[in-house]
Amino acid sequence: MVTLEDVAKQAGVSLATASRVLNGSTRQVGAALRARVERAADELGYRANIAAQTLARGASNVIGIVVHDLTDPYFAALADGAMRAAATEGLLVMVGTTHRDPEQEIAYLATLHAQRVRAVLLVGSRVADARVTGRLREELARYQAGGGRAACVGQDLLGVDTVAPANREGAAELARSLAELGHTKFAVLAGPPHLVTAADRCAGFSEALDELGLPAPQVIHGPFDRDGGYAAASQVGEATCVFAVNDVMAVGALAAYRERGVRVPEDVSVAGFDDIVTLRDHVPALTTVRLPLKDMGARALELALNEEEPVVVEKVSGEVVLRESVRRIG
Amino acid sequence: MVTLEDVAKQAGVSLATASRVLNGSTRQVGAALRARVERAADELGYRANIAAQTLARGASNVIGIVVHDLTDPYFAALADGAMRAAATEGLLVMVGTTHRDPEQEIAYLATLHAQRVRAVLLVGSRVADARVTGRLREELARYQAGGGRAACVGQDLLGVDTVAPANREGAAELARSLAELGHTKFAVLAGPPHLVTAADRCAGFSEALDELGLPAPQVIHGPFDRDGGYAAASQVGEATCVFAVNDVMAVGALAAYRERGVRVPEDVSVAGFDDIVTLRDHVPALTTVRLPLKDMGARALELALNEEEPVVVEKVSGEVVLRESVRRIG
DNA sequence: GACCTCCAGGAAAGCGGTTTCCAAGTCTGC
DNA sequence: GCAGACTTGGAAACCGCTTTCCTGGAGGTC
Repeated sequence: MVTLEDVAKQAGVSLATASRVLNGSTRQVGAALRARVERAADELGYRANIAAQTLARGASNVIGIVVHDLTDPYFAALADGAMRAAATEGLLVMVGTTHRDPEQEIAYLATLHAQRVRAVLLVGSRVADARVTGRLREELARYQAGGGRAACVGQDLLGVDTVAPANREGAAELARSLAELGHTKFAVLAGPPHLVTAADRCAGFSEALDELGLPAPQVIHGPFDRDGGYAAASQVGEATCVFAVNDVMAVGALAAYRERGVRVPEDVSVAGFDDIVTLRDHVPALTTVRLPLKDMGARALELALNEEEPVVVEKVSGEVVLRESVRRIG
Repeated sequence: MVTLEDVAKQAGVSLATASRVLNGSTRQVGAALRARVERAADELGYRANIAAQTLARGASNVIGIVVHDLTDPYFAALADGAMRAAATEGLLVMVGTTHRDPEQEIAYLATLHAQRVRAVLLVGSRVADARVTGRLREELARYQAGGGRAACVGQDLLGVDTVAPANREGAAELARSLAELGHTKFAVLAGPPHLVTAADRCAGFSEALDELGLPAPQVIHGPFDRDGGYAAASQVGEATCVFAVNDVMAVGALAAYRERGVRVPEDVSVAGFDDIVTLRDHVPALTTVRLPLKDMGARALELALNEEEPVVVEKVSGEVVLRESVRRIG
């Protein structure tokens, strides 16, 4: 590979001058030499070795993002938001997927630390398992001790800057909206019991119902994905309205109903959470709680990069969007 | 940050020994020293500086993937496949998105080159603009000249190992299947005329119709995304069957029809291409040509990493999947 | 017991840049 | 015309790690 030394030699200047011309510096370089260096670099097809730059400068221009699954539009939207923000800052992005394995998350964080990335974004819901979370926190602490910056999208479990969707509040608001349409018998496709995001949404929904004096919903646990929603739907009893704790599960539930000839919303109303863009054209259109996912990703990056001392936890509230998958009854 | 020297000092050994213990080497280190080093590293929370390792070793364990848009499930699936494959090889992944700007693609490739990534995957359709493609090829050549490996998913435009979906053949097969159902009047929502993937699919479809002695389809150009399909649908004339050159466009077309009260498939049949997983629950279920996207991503990585001399172009054939969005007529 | 081979450990030379510190001009103002 | 203030260019130290080469001691052989 072509090195800076090759360029300097060809241009007949010192290493220092070549570096100053090509890789940005506060120092000025005379027009003549500057031109010579630039021409040499171009002729040779020189590309600075970023590993060397990172080493010499002691700072990298890479940030890391860790998500569970890129093919899940929820994470894709969040990652995209963060990546756009990174691009405007001239930062490169390293993406890791954990496929929901907490060990993978820790391993990836360690690797990003080793890469000396400028900042790390931990995206997605975490399980409330103190052992695993503890190890993650530990790894995070090491990283931060070395000057690394970190932020998190999800719950405030890690003691770092966090962009947290208002899951309880959003679910509660949704519950009130649905109750207003006359529903009284609810079921919640609640996802895994130990997943904080899922649990919060379920709790917020139930609490709101309770406050309204309505009976507690039937709570059905299961996986947090499309197939989880599909499977859980078949266990629903008497409910007239089903709340799936995310949109992807809701779509699974809708598929299950369709197969069984249950009409939505005539026979049962269905609502989700997140407002995934890719699902906007779903039939019937899904009632849901809209989260500004891209903004959240971008905001998380901003928080991570910012030098502020106190840890910031930013609540992002969702907006209930009523669409045809629910109907007024009674 | 903790450096290897800190560890060596604390363990009372030389730098060389510490390196051999912690970062893998062919050389043996005595059990006593080994233990001392490991303990020191652990106590200090040492993480090797990968930038330094990359520099010293002259080889990085990072690969780069360049896609157009992560929130497009097509690219997400491809990227996911490649990332899984990378993970099994112990490689880290750097993802860049171009948002369909060819300049961005070139810029990103340059950056990945500068990072000395082991391999680069260029994913997604390219425009057949000789000027832009030329500059991309040039950049690619520089990268390869320095020992970089590259592969491409899409068309064989760049002179590197390529995993190419059989767009013409798949579209032709789809055309024959649809003709068999009795359709004779077709329209193609053809996407941008200069986008090779779109053009190939459109051409394959048209040619097959021609071979069957059927009239040429109405060809409507527009953007390659959901809104492009939505807009193009309203320009369709007499056709009984509409082929959108990708699934996302097809979904846009379905939305347009739904809004206008046109029933699918009763009034018009609609087909897409790709078989996007997220869209499998769409109503009506979309007839399409299935592409094994994840496998293609993984395979591309494999090709990129392999040392084989001759450039490999691997055709991946799609499979027509008939679903309810088309119906038999006549 | 002398000689040779092996092997663990360390010193030091890179890897490809950045940046500090000097030296030598080049401009000012008088 | 000259002291002093800026500029510009280069030499060399340094970033953190790998790896080659060297040294001294252990183990084996005749």
